[in-house]
Amino acid sequence: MATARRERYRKQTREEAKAVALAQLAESGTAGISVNAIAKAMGMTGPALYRYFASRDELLTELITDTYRDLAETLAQAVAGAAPADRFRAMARAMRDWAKRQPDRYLLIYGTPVPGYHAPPETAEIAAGMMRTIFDACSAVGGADGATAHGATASHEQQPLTELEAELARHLEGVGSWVPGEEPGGELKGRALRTWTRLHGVISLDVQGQFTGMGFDPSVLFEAEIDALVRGG
Amino acid sequence: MATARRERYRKQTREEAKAVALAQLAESGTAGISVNAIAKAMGMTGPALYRYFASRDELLTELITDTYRDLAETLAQAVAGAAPADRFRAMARAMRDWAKRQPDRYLLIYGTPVPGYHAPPETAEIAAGMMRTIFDACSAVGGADGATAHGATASHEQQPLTELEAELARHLEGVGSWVPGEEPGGELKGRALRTWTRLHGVISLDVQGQFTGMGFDPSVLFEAEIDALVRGG
DNA sequence: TGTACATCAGTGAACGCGCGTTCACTGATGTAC
DNA sequence: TGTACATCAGTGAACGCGCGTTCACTGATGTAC
Repeated sequence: MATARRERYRKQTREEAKAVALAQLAESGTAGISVNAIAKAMGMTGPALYRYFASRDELLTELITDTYRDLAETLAQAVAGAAPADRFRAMARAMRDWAKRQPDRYLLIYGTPVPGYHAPPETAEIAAGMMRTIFDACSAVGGADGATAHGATASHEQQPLTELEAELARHLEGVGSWVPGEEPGGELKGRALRTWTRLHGVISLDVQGQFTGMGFDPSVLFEAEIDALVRGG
Repeated sequence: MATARRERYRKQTREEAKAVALAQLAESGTAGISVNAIAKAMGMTGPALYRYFASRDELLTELITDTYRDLAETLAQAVAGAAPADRFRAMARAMRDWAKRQPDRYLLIYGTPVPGYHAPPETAEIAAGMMRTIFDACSAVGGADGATAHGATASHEQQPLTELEAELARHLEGVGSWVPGEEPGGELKGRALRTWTRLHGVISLDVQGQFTGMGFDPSVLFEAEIDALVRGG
C-alpha cells in the first residue's frame, strides 16, 4: 500500500516540527515555542502545521511526554546494562549525562512548571516507570542483588539508618504506592527519595548555570554525592 | 520640602507595580509579566509606568535583585538569631520556609533561567553574601564555633570525610574564592556546596509540585536531609 | 494501463488579540520671588 | 499670601510586531474499478 509512504512522511514531518520546537525551547524558553515560527523554519506556512498538531498545546504535550519517555528509557537501559553492583552508579551517571546533553529538555520536565499547563495522565505512568527504575538501582546497592561475589566492595558497606532516616522510612511506609506492582518498603522509598532529590539538586543547579563562575568541576561534586548515597543509602 | 512627598508616592507606586508583577508571575510565569497589564491592574494606562521603570527588563531585573536580597537577608537573620549549635538548622529551615511561602520568587531566582536574560552584576554580590551565610552556618555545625558547652550534642559529632569528600575538598581548594574577605578552606567549601545542592534538591522539587500525589510530607524528608548534612558535613 | 473519484498537504488571506514602546499633550504639584 | 514658572504624572493615540487559529481554496497523491 502506497499509503504507508504518506504515513512515513507524516511522521517525519511531525518529528521535524518537534525538533525545531526543541531548538526554540533552547533559545527562547517555553514561551518562545511558536507554531508560526516552527512552520517558517521548516519552509512552510503556519496553518500547514495544523495538519500535524491540533494545537500548540498538543505539540507541547508531545514534547514533554517524549522527553519523559526518553529519560525514563535511558535510565532503564543504564540499569539493565550494568552489573548489579554498578547499577546505582550507572543510573545516576546516566541521568546526569542525559541532562547535560540536553539541558533544556531536563528543565522542560524538571524545571519551573509551564504556567497553566497540566500534564496529561500519561506522564504519571512514565514517572512511575522511572520511579521503578530508581527503586531497582537503589535496591541493587551494596550487592544486595546477589553481587556479593565481588568481595572487594567491602568498603562500600551500607551503614545503618540514622534516627531521622528511620523516621522517614516509617513515614513513607504509611503513604500509598508510587509504582504499580509490589510495593517497596519505607526504607527503600526513603533511599529512592533521597537519591532523586540529591541528584536533582546537583544536576538542576548545574544545568541552570548556577555554578558558572565558581570554577569547580560539578562532576567531582556529583561523584561525591553518588558515593554518599551508596554508603548512607 | 514638599518634594519628599512626591518621592514617597513614587516609591509607593514602584512597589505596587512590583507587587502586581509578582502576582502575574505567580499566575502566568515570567512571560506573563506585562507592563500594560500591570498598569491596568493599578488603574492607570500602560505608558504611565514608563515614568517609573525605563523598560520591562528593568522591572524584571529589580524583581530579581529584590528577591535575591530578601532571601539573603532572611537567611542571614536566621543565622544571626540562633545559637551557634542551632545555626545550621535555622538557616536550612529559613530557606525552606521562605521558599514555601513564596514559591514563585524562589523559582524566579533558582528555577529555569529566563531565556536571553542576563543577571546584573549586582546579583553576583548578593549571591556571594548568601554564600558567606551558608559558610557561617556550616562552620557552626557541631559547635565548632565555641558551642561545645552544650555537651548533649555528642550524638551530633561530625564524621570524618570519606575518600570522595576529601577529593572534592582538595579540588575546591584549588578554585578561586566565592566570597570577599578571607577564603574558606576546601573542606568548608565542600560542605557548603553539598548543603546548597541538597537543600535545593528537596525545596525545588517540592515547590514545583513534583511531590504532588506521592502522599508524603516533604518536611520529614527535609529534616532527614538536614540531619544527614549535620552528621556528614 | 487508464480513468474517475476521494483523500490529503499546503497556501494565502483574514480574525482578534496583546505586546513593548514613542510621542505630543493636559493637569496637577511643586519651587522661587 | 500671591503670582510666574518649572517639574512631574498620567492620558490617549499610534507604531509595528508576532501570536494562535479559521477558512476557503488549489494541487498533488492515493484508491477503486
